[in-house]
Amino acid sequence: MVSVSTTRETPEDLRERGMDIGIDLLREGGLPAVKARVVAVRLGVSVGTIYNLFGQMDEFIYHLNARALDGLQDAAEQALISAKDAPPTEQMIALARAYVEYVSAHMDQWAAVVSFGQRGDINAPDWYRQKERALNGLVQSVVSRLPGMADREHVVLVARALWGAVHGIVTVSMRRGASQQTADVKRQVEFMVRCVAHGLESPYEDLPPPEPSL
Amino acid sequence: MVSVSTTRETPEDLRERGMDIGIDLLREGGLPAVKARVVAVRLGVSVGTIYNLFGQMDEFIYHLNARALDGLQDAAEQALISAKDAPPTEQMIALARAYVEYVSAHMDQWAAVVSFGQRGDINAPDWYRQKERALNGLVQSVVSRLPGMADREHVVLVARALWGAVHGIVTVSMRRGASQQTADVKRQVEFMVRCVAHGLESPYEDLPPPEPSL
DNA sequence: AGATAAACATGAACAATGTTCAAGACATTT
DNA sequence: AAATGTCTTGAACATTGTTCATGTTTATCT
Repeated sequence: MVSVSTTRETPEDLRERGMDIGIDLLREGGLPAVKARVVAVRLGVSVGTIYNLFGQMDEFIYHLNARALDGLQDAAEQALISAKDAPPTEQMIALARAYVEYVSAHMDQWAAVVSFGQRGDINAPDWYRQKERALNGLVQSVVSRLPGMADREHVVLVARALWGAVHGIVTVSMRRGASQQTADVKRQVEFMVRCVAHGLESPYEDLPPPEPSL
Repeated sequence: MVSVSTTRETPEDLRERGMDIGIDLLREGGLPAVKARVVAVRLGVSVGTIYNLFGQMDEFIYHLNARALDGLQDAAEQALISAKDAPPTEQMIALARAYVEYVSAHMDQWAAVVSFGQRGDINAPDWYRQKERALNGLVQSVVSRLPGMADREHVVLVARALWGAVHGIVTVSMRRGASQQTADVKRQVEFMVRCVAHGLESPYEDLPPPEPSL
């Protein structure tokens, strides 16, 4: 070819640009738009190279999703730093708010994260699970400061419930497409978190906190 | 051929058996296992016939998912009938419990419902949306009896939040595969619902119920 | 009964997509 | 310059959704 002695782009740079392209594709058409050949063309490279760079397509997607997880992790940590002197409940709310804001601002990416997490056919690689656990840990660290958190089991269960609830509210509202609904969602999430926090700090006789069954 | 004058199976029966097969496939390998050719073979019929019977494959999946929605609707209605004399909060909890039980007992089918609902690329047919709305309506009818439900807007928002939260807790816990966790999940869900119900009936100054933003 | 029409079934063929791999191009070292 | 290892290429394969011209069955009419 021509190739005027311009040193070939390093695989690392290719990977980086490839992932940028992947994110673009997610934005343009969601998960089904992320195709090996399309990424190859946009990257100015052949199909095979995509597989050299990323292995299976699944792995490529996991790399894209990892970016979303990283972004959320950053946003969450920032929120916690800003709220580090607030009472635990407010920290929890700051965390939830960060979640809603981040997801609203990156809906397409988050939809991919959720969709792929849902697929039972392929299991996530360990380095990816690790990132999920990091997020989970962040939630647990806040939950552990809430009132009435006796042992670690409680923390795990309450963290899972809160995370699930926030996640669910956001997911359900996301299917309505509207992005200016963010305010509504934030209000719903905040309300729910406050309710649960309040329920934890004043355990009525008819309101037993969830205990592990075994 | 042989075909000893045994009248050909009617399309309706074929459709019915086809859907049974589809559900089997969901159980065996989730959504990716539901393939036109596999259904055709098991149905003792050619590929083309599948398309005669069900149109696009998407539609076939929606029919399968509709069965799950119908089942959940039935279970929910049953639960509400059994709890029709209980206070609203208990009705809400009965509803949530029915959700958890049904989903736990039909995880593979429910995973398909969730996955497909998540896909933004194809939108559900109207008759399917209708079923979703029916379920939503059931939730709203219970929520509307909770304390502090001023106008319809409130009901819609609170219903969405509660449904989302329950859905989220179940979804997040479902990825852990374990089915004997059902007890834990039920406890978490019940706790959350009680917290929210309690938060609604005693609105503190720092606990404003979610109001529509516009 | 025989002819005609409507409904249905068939399966070969097409298109899109993930994936592989033998052959070649490039860079670096000797 | 030769050798060697690394990366790229693109043709080819496998799978799967989808279509459609053709044949077969069933129902209807005369």
